[in-house]
Amino acid sequence: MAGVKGQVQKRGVARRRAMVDAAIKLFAQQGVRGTGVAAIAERAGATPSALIHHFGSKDGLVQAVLEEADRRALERLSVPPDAEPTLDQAFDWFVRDAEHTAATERELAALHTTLTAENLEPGAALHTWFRDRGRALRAHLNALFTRAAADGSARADLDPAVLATEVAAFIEGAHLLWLLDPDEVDLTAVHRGYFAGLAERLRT
Amino acid sequence: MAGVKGQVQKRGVARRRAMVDAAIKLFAQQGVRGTGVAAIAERAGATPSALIHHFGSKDGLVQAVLEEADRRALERLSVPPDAEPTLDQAFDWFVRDAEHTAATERELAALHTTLTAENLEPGAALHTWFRDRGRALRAHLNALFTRAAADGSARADLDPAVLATEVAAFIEGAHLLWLLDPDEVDLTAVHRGYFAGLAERLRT
DNA sequence: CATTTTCCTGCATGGTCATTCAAGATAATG
DNA sequence: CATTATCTTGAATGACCATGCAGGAAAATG
Repeated sequence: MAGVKGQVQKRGVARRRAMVDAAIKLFAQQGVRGTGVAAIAERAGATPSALIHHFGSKDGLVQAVLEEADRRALERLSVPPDAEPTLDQAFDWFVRDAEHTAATERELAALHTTLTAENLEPGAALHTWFRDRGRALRAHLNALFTRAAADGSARADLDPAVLATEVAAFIEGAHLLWLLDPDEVDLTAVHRGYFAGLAERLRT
Repeated sequence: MAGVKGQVQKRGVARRRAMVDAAIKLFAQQGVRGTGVAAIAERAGATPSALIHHFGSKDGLVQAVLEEADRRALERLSVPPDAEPTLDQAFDWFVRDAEHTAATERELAALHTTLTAENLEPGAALHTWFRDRGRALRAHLNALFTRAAADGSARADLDPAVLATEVAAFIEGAHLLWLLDPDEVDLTAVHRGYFAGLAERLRT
């Protein structure tokens, strides 16, 4: 495995990035199981052995892909993770995020959905990773709704935990439907409609 | 392939059903790509050769699994496919369906979600099947909302197509979240919450 | 320039995969 | 009972899979 001690050569860095890029694309399209290291290496202009050399194993590459995907997702957030936005701000952000995804980041969304579905079962290698990520998102939403109920900007007779799950479910499902049928599913429009309705419902 | 001409023997019928049952369970857990014919055959108490004999190929088995899953899904519907329920009836049915799924049919839900995600890409073998199934559901919902708007039982200023996509997205996403984390996601509760809110929103 | 580290390749290995085939076992038919 | 169709198996095939290894190319270091 490279980079443990000694120097990092720029050629190696470029190759690794090329491999991760190739892996992201192929994993998103065919899943981890459906993608062989040979295909990834070829797309990156290298051999399977070179790939193993850089990442130790296929699992090592998967780990690197996950970290890179996280990095990209955070980068796009452009908002401190400990911010406390209002309901309207948060809803607006979800709609904008959907817009951005629909316009330029189909790949990352497909990676997320494909790998999530590949790891539904508790025994799966990345099950905990995706399960905990879902929990974190719901906890975040739960805090948002709890805050809004406390400061009076939303009605307080709805269970914030159920509400959080509902929102998370909608977002996840909307992305899935859009990935499956982008010609007939307008990711942005459905987000706009849903969050407008939700805002209305919470105001009542 | 069996059954083309001549008689069907009951032993063969039983074996085929055992194989389809085994395949449903394993496909639901690990996807089609992640499941080998050997594993399916073993779980059905047979050999890979016997499986190929009955279904011609792995793809043939997948087709049989899809048809059987359809059969089971329709069977549980217990409602004529051309019925024209009211909004409240339809919403109630969705909640009951979620209840039933959570209680006794996790497997079928997992099969649906796993195979859908495995066939997001247009090139995938079953892409069209799942895409068209999604379209049919949305068309069904669209008709429901259009009817409700026309007869005055729901407000008419919302796009029924967007609404239909929203509902489909929620249902799909809720199932996905529940499959990933059944301990923390209450499929029934989130359905109840969502459809109660939706009914309220449409009444306004 | 010599040495050391990093990078990469060609080749080999053992594993799993779906599928084929020949042949035997079981059941139905006349 | 004999024939015919159905069912099932065991062994073999070729394709792909992830990974290991030995040696060589490229780059950095002294």
